[in-house]
Amino acid sequence: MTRLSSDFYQNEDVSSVAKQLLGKLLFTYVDGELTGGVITETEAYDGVVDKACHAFGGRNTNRTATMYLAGGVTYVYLCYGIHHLLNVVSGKEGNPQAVLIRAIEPKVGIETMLSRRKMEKLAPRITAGPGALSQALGIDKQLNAKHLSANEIWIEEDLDYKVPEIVSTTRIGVAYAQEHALWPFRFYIKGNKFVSKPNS
DNA sequence: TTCCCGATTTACT
DNA sequence: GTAAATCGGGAAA
Repeated sequence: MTRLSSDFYQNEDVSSVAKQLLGKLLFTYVDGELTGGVITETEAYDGVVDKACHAFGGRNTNRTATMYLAGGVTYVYLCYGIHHLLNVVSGKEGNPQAVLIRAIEPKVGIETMLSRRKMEKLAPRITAGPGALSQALGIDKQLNAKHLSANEIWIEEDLDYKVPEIVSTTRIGVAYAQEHALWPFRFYIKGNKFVSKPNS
């Protein structure tokens, strides 16, 4: 298995990184359970110039400091007081870009994911959506600012990798970002069932 | 310290 | 389709 190199993450074209992450394998090893799957949906957050990004305008606080690290670490934060959202920090140190992982297609540890999601049967909603995905993989703030080469969370090249057909569209839940909400920074694998909102 | 609100999900009407 | 859940970050005072 080949984990992605630090060079991959330090590309400063964040939408390119977001697209290239589609089809890669994301794994976590939490509470002694290995879980993982194929990344099917991502969104790019383009640092200080992006109104939808937490670091817009150079905002640098306890929470957002993680995004200023060199690419290749996680940025996990709590949203709506309930859901943990997983991002992959990208770009060079000091440039707060990140890619939100919005959905995966489960491959490994499906029983564990079903149990964590309190589901009996596999269905797309198990990991289609950033909050759902984090719950299935056991991701919470404990996994913030972890290197993606760590033994708790990492991303690999897929052995059966095929270049996916990619759909680009607007991001979800960022209406407050005004005109930047129109940027085509959301990407997903066309036709995949494990995508949070195929139409939009 | 106060107040407002969110990169969502789920359960209802 | 609409609303509730739920808490910590960020801005203002």
